[in-house]
Amino acid sequence: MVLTPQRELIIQELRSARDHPTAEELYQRLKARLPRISLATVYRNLETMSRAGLIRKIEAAGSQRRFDGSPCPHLHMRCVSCGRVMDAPLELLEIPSGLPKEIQGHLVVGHTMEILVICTSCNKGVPPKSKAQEVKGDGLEGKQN
Amino acid sequence: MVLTPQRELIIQELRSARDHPTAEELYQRLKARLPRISLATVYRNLETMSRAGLIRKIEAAGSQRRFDGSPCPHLHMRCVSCGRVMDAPLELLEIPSGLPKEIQGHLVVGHTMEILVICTSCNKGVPPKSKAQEVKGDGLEGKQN
DNA sequence: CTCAGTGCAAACGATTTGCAGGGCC
DNA sequence: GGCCCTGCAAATCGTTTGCACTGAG
Repeated sequence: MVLTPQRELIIQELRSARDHPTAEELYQRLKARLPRISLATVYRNLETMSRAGLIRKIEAAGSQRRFDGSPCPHLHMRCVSCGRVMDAPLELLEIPSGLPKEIQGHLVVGHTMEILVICTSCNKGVPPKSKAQEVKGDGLEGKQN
Repeated sequence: MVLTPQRELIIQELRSARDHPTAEELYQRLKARLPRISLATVYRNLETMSRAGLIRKIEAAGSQRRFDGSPCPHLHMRCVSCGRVMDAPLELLEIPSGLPKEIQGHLVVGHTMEILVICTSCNKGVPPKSKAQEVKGDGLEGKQN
């Protein structure tokens, strides 16, 4: 795989991004530095590079895919209110480790997990014990950003 | 909320479906019994009914949304090869229970989790110890069915 | 009469693809 | 010259919406 300027920029931008941008967000940021880059190129390269293991697609709920500059797996927290995705502290990674190798004949190859949160900025002014408790599996549909 | 024939059928079909169909799949099945039903109605009612707590949207990876006739939460297994979604045995539900109430200031409101498998039918003839081990977070993109 | 619910077609947003260059070994 | 990669525009896919219509209260 050739390291084109576009690819270099994409990795750079993705690695240095503290958040986990969508293709579109990434595209917007890249345009500042490479105005003629196209969204299709961003998509194509995100795909290629995640296939190559250079970056990771974040496979999780939400209507827009997000990407992660770090190739090594770690847990994410998603804000159910604004859709932002953040890295979770490493200690939490070990939580679901007791999975059997096989369940009802189906070969277990892994798992996905995501912690749902209301992030600090969405949580502004909300008293510590409020509603928004019964989210979990609903209310996190398509709202990104 | 009115219990229209369409809604009745949707719940019925969903409750009796062993799998967790997408809106489109459900629509195909419903057409057999109610030929003039429209896909929009299916989508609309799935939305309404999941809001009402009668059914559940499965919020998880994959490009197509799936629905679950059971209103009570439980763990799912997704086949990374064919996209099929199955219920996991209940015992597994307790696995990720040790989440703190708050992480780095973000209020924890829940989590999502999904077990990735290669289902029995996709696994036909594959010797027990094969490749397909390093999937996890890739390869489960858009292939449903 | 009103109003919730419907079917249809069109709109939509995210992603993918076809195609005509362009640059590099 | 062949090939990989790009930009652009158009296509596609899942889902949502606008609208006119219907049927029950």
